[in-house]
Amino acid sequence: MRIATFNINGINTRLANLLAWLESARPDVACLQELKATDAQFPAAAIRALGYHAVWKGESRWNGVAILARDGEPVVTRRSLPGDPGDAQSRYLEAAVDGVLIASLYLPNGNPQPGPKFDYKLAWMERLNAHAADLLASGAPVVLAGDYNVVPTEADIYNSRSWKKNALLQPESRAAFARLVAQGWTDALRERYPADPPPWTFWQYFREAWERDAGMRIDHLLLSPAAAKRLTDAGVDREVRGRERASDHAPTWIELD
DNA sequence: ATGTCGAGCAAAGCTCGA
Repeated sequence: MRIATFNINGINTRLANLLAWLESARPDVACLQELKATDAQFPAAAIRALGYHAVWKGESRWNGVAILARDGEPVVTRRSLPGDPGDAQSRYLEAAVDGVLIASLYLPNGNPQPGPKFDYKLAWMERLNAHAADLLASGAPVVLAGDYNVVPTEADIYNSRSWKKNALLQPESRAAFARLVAQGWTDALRERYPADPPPWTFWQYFREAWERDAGMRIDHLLLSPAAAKRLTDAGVDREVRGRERASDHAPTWIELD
């Protein structure tokens, strides 16, 4: 069972890229982030035509997450992250697919830092950690997949010199992510690629980052113990980042037995 | 400090978010 996560950065703007990748990679499940589309604008028919059922949570202009699955309609278990009923941003969707509980999450970017956006990021991470602990306690196979907007360690970026003040690298962001993993989650890409550097998942549009391979690892799949023991492979579909009108992220995936 | 990309608004270039 192949489960992928892909920050598409505008599902309608980059629909051709998404469809081409789905057709060639054929993941069983695809978690998408940054749809930048309302529920009504979601291209359900084009995705269905490729054989994928989908559930989604849109928003006008920003954010938006989805879960696609080949075997049947994902069974939605949550459409928002618990802990703040006033949070209207579409950043969390959770569903069961073939006995695996899967979350598609889009963690707040948090820039500029410091400021209210960074405060929101850290508060969101606390809510995620609380909910993740509940999921872990269930004993179920769980995959928390998405754009975490966190570079976990100095080994997860080409060079942090020009990124020191960025919210993705702050000690608070890294500490919250480390606390999450320490609950008992397996960082699948790190498990598969323990040597430095790991594969990058994101290359910013600025300053020819892709051409220079100036990337970082911010898209993660965290596995509960019941899922981790089934992990057989993981990787990044790096070539997708080099295509015309590409997202600034590449699809990142795991294979479960 | 800067840089790129794309959408919205509204009619062209600015603003926003990333």
